[in-house]
Amino acid sequence: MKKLKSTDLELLMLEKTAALKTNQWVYQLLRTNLLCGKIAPGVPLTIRGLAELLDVSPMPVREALHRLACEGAVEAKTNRRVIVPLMTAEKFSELSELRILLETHAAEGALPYIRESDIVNLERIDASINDAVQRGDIDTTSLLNQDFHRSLYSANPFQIVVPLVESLWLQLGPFSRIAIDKLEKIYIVDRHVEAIEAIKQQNGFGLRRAIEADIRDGIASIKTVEGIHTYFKGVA
Amino acid sequence: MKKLKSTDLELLMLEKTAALKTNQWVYQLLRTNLLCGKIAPGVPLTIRGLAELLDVSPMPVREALHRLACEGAVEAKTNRRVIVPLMTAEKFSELSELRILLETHAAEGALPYIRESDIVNLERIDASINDAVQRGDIDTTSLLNQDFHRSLYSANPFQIVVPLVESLWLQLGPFSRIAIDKLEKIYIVDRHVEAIEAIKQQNGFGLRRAIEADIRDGIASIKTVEGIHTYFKGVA
DNA sequence: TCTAGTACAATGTGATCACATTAATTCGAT
DNA sequence: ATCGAATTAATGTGATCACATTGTACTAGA
Repeated sequence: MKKLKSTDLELLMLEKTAALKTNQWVYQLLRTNLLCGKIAPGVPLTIRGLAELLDVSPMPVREALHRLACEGAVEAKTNRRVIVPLMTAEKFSELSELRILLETHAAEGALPYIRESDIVNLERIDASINDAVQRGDIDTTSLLNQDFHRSLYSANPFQIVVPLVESLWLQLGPFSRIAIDKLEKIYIVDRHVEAIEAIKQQNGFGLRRAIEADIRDGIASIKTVEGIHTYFKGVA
Repeated sequence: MKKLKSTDLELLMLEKTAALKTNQWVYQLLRTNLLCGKIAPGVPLTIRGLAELLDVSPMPVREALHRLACEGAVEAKTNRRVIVPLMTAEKFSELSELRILLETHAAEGALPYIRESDIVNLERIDASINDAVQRGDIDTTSLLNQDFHRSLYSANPFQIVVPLVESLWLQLGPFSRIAIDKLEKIYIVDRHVEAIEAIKQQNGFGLRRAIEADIRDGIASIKTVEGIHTYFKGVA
């Protein structure tokens, strides 16, 4: 079996605009690829390897990897290897519970601050999501879905929770994506529409319910994926 | 008024053992000082300034500051300044709510995994805390108090929440310390003893109650501190 | 004395190098 | 052929330098 190296990765590239600094570009690129599951667990991520792959100096890569490790997206082993951590059933369960705990809190906390323009924005994002779902564009669907949640919670100007939630998303990594991939084929209910309705009625409890249902739908759909257990640790 | 620079800071030093790598040493040192409130909000933290102060090269400092920024302990402004963020009443309130939300969850999740040796350890830490309180050693009290909570939550081997909680502690920064300073003079109830009792009885609800009370005692005591509002933003 | 413009100093980022540590490979003994 | 030791390659860390950007101080003009 061929040994995997960082330089063998097939990443989806982001264009490096002039406004974006190199370190931000590398970080965003790696982050997006982790969220989309382009980097398999266990593949060693090396500074020099990624630097060569992205054609930048090792310095921005070093910085990005450290930040991603800090956010729990990658794991720095005691030896000199940095890998995408393997998933376990217990970890997945705990991450899901924390998502519900934090995101329902965040949604309710944002509710008093949501203005008409925010609602329009959320509806626009949801329309884009449906668009991407129609096209079967899973990557875009996944990223837009996070945009929806982030936009909602960020309406609260005193919000603290978004960085914590983003860390959970990163740790869940490709699994949200799997969920979304299967979701359209199973569920008809659009929880985002439910959430927007609750917002319009200033119904905090309803909003919590909608967000929780949205997350739980994802969890449930994952369990319906055939051979999902192969994604977890210990099953090669 | 004299302008403040990084090199004017008076930090409490940690000894740099041989086992500890330089970057870890710098990070731990800065982290401890932030938690103990040795670095006032608004003081500009510069890479070169801290490097000179600690007599290391700028590289480990750069790394440590990036990590602390990632954890929300310091804030990288759009211009080139890195500062300890100012506290606001709303931010303090939200941080406290999140502490309760996450830590009660973490405590209950850890309960099934707590063994006899863990209980002994917790009692040992609590004894040390009482010791430090007697001595009036606020720094040690503050750090040991976090040890108590961290040890409790870490009993769960599938625990995800500790890094998130540590981020909250860092953002609360010196305020937990203020709370502890005043706490002994106001409250007699030792919530840690209550928590340990609940653990011994495998009483999940009681444990949640004890943890929540512990946190709320701290919050309440802060509000009794005379002139506490001067610590918040907008009041010089 | 106050303001604006310019020159100077300081800062973060990125690049490159040296070094100690660790992983990977090779070679030899059984 | 297999296992183990020694050699070689690769990696992360720390240090130093160059550069563009930004903050600060000084000076000149009113």
